[in-house]
Amino acid sequence: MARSPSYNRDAALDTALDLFWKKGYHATSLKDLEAALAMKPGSIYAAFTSKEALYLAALERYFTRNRAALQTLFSEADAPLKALADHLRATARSRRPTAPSQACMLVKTILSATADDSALAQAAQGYMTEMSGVFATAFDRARDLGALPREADTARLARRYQANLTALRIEAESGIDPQALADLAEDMARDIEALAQPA
Amino acid sequence: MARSPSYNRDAALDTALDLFWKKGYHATSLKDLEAALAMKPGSIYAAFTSKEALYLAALERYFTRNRAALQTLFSEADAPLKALADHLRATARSRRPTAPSQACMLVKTILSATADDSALAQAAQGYMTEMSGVFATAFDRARDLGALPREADTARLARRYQANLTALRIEAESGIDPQALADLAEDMARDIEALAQPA
DNA sequence: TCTATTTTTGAGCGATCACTCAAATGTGAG
DNA sequence: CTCACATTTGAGTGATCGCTCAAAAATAGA
Repeated sequence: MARSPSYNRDAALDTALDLFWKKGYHATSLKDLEAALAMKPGSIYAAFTSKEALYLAALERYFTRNRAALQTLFSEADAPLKALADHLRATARSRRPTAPSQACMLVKTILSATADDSALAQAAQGYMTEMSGVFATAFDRARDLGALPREADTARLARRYQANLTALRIEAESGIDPQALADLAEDMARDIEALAQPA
Repeated sequence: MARSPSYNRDAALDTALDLFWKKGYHATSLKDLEAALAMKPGSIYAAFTSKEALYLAALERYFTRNRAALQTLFSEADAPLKALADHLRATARSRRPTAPSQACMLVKTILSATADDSALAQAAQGYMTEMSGVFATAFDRARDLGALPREADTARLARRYQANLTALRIEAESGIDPQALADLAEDMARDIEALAQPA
């Protein structure tokens, strides 16, 4: 006894995510979203409350997806350190031209948020901390498997790893020479692998 | 035989730089600039042509100032590697609350530029490359002084250094725990110092 | 002082911003 | 088929966007 929504919420969020990731919060207008989502303003507001709320929903989606992918990648690996190192190499190699941006959307959000959008920055910071936890868990596994010393500070290693990954993706975004990018990733990856102690 | 400008161009550019650095290009409005520069729109346009041109002028100022500071820092150091390492430590320690942002304005520019502002991204990318050259020169000096092997790839070391510095400043911007930030910088700094070979 | 030249002023341009809401439309239960 | 109710529509809100320009004000040489 009522009309059902004609749009697919997940698909709409995916589309909004792509647009926000590519253009950023301030440079993305409602007109842009209307065109991309094929929805009129009234429908967008009925479904997502506000531009800010839509951004937050898209950001959460981005985070959830990335965390799941990395958790799988690291939890299924026999050698966590190798998996961490290879993820850096793969990041440098990918260069997906279809992706909205090479840079991390969380980082883009933090760097472009102003005092008026502090909610966006806070959300992104929280997600960054959670991602750091994922890396820490991978280092924990490496330690439990004997690849790292018992006293290894895995949270600290995780922050270093996250810093490397962040920087790598920024370099990828700024049009660096592919070989230089690969070299950079290789340097970072070797540092991770050099932590390993014989089993 | 003519009226002379009532504003100080350098001071106005400094003010615009602070505002743009803090809020970013898209979130800074002409109204904001009018208030900060204490200039009416007509004067701003007479002096700086457009919002985009003003941003470019401010960005060049940012770059020129930073390059000069780092060139001095590294060229006057007896031990370039130590100077490079200490600069990372100092960056983590500073945390200047008055600064518009902890993050690098060049990086913020690259990450927030859209297809419409590609001129801004291009300029920032060029400046990043030049900064990398400054770091490479410092590594060159270290090599010439015998602190690095003759065959050291100083350009590659410079890119790694720049990546570290970029990531460090982003972490600083995202409100990380000060001790964790210091630890991160220390890890990076130690890696630089570990490159040194006995003289 | 007069005048040529430059700078400053600020109202206001058309466009676009995020957003609203009353009316139109579609739909499933009865 | 009817109708209660959810969804969609899109013209339109006031505010703000980047920017213009004719007029007013200020200055330095004649």
